Amino acid sequence: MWMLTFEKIKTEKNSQARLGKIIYNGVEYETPMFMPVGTQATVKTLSPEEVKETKAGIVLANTYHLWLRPGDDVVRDAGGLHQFMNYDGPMLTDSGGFQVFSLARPKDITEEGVHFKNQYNGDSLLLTPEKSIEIQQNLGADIIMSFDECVGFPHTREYAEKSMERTLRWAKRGKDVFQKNGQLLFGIVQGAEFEDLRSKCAKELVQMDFDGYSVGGTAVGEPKEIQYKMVEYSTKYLPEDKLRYLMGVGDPIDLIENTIRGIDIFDCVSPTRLARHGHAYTRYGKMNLKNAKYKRDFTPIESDCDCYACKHYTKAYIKHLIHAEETFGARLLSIHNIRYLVRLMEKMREAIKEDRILEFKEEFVRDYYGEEK
RNA sequence: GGAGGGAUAGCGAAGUGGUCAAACGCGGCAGACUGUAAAUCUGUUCCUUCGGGUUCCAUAGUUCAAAUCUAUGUCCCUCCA
Repeated sequence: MWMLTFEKIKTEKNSQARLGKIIYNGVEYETPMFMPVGTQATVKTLSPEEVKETKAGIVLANTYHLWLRPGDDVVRDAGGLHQFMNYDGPMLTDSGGFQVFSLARPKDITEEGVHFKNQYNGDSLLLTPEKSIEIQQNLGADIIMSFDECVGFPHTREYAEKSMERTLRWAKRGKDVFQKNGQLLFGIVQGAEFEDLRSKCAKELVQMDFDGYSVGGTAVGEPKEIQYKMVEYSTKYLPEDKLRYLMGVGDPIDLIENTIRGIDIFDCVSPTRLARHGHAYTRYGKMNLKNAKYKRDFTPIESDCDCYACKHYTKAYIKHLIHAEETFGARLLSIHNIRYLVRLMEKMREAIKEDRILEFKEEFVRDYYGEEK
C-alpha cells in the first residue's frame, strides 16, 4: 500500500488560502483540490481512465454503500478498493456519517451507534464508530473518516452541542480501534454555526492527534454565509501542517470562498449528478443543455475548455444525447463538469501562488453571476 | 352487400346528463439538485388584456344543463358474404 503524504507549501498573503502538495504512489498532486465522488466504487458513468483524464486526484467511495453491496469483505478479498475498481490514484472513503443524516428514518441515533434499515432489503443494521473504521480498513482507501453525526439545518443549539459532543466521543472510539497500516484517519469537526462549539470540537480532535481534519455539517441547506462561518470557525483551530477537508461542498463559488478560508480538499456529487440531469458548469454559471435554445447550437459548451467533451462535441449533440437518454451524454457532461471544477482549482492554485486569490474571486463571481456573453 | 365497434387536448387513453377545460401516461416546455436511497424530483402544457373566451368528428335536435341522450352525415376498424 502506498502512503499518502501532505506538505503545506504556503499561505496566501491576503487570506487563509493554502497551497499544498500531496504525494502518492510517486505522483505529486497540488492542493487545494477537488475530489469527484464514486460512491459505489465508480464515478458514475466514467471509467478510471476518464477520471484521470480530468486530472482529478483523489476519488471518494462510500462506506455505507459498499458495506451493503458488495460487502467490505469482498472488496478486501479483491485486494482493496484500488485493485477492485482499477484506480491507482489516491482514494478516500466517507464513514457513513452522512447516511445517518440522509437516510436514517426514523432517526435512531444512540450512543452506541446508528440503527439503519438496509435500503435494499429492509434488514435492520447497526453502524457504530468501530464498525465504520473496520469497514474502511477493509475497503483500504488511503484516507478514511471518523464516524460522525451530520446535523441538518436548521437545528437547535442544544442539539448541535449534544451531537457535537457525541461526534467527539465517536471519533475517540474510532481512533482507539484504528490499526495503523498506512491509511490516514481524519477527525470531523462538527458544531453547526456556533463558534464555541466548532472551536471546542476542533481543539479536542487536534488533541487526539488525527492525520487530518474534516469540516462536516455543511452543505445541508444552510445559507452560504453560515456555511462560510462554519468553515472559518473550524479551520481557525486546526494545525497548519495537516490536510483540511470540507465535506460535500462543490458549488464553484463555495469552492473559492472556502479555499480562502483555509480548506485544502473538497468533494461533491454535483458535477456528476448535474451532468446526469443535463447541466454543465460554465464560466457564466450553470447551463441547462436540455433547453430548447441549444437544439441547433453547434459550438462546444466552452470553447476554451480542454476537456474531451468540449474538444470533440457540440451543445446540440450533447443536448440530443441527454434528450434521447443516451448514457454517453451524461458521460460527456460528467467529464466536462469534473474537469471544470478541477480547472477551477488549478486557477485558484495559480492565484494563491501569485497572492491574488481575492482578485480572482471577484473576477470569477462577476462572470458566474453575470449576464451570459 | 350484411353485422358490429369506434371517433376526446401534440400522441395514447379515461370519462357515458350537472362537482369537466376534461383523470392518467407519453411527448413538449421550464425549474431544483452541495460527505449520491437522485440517469431523480417538482412545476407547467386549448386561448386569454386573467374579467373571461372557445372545446371532446360535423350539423341539427332533446334538456334548466350535453364530451355524455336523439337524428343525419363524414371518416376509421373488425367479422360475415
